[in-house]
Amino acid sequence: MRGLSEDFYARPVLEVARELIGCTVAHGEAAGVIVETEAYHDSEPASHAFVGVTPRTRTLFGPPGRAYVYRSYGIHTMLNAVAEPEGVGAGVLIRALEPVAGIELMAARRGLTQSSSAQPASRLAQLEQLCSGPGKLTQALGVSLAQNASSLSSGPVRIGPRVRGWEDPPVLQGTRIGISQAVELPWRFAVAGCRYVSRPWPSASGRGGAAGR
DNA sequence: CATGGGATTGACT
DNA sequence: GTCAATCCCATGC
Repeated sequence: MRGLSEDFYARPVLEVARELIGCTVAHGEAAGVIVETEAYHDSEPASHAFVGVTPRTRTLFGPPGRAYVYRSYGIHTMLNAVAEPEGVGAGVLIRALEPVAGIELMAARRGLTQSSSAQPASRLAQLEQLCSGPGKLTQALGVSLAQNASSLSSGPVRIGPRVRGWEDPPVLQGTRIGISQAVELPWRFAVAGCRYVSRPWPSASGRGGAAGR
């Protein structure tokens, strides 16, 4: 797959976070469409880059279009796309995917058994939860810390443009999840009503279309 | 060099 | 709803 160019990422991080919705992430034969993202920027305290350039945040301040990969809670691996021009510490956390290729491989990596005798409803539920979280999708894709700072245009992990059927997805915007600072910023994006997202939409503006996961 | 805190998940009450 | 797992790294002495 041809990856998005560096120029795509060299823009305001909120723009990049919104436009990454509907794009495809691939690692080897495993791939999925991005359905949920969050933006982080060095100007706000929830961002790792808030503390400035350190060995950890070097990637975030580096060239756009690279992968920023880090370990969270000692267990989970998180995948971000570095955004904004070099010198600005910004990135987009990929939070959920709709699986599209290499599904058996991804299920195996997640420790799930692909039983063909299971009821269709149960198999669908399993598919919806295969990549429904930032730690889950890196496990399913096989992304590791070794991919930190690698190019998302030409490296092992790639992000390609929106394909047919995803030209103009309905995108909702809300507050980010799992942080304790700058919780009020509406820097989370997700496909409206999508069942592959990490958490049901916090329907603050009424009971919108987003049903449970 | 010691310490503390997570951009989470899954198991359990 | 609660809670532990477990490691990287920023910070402070």
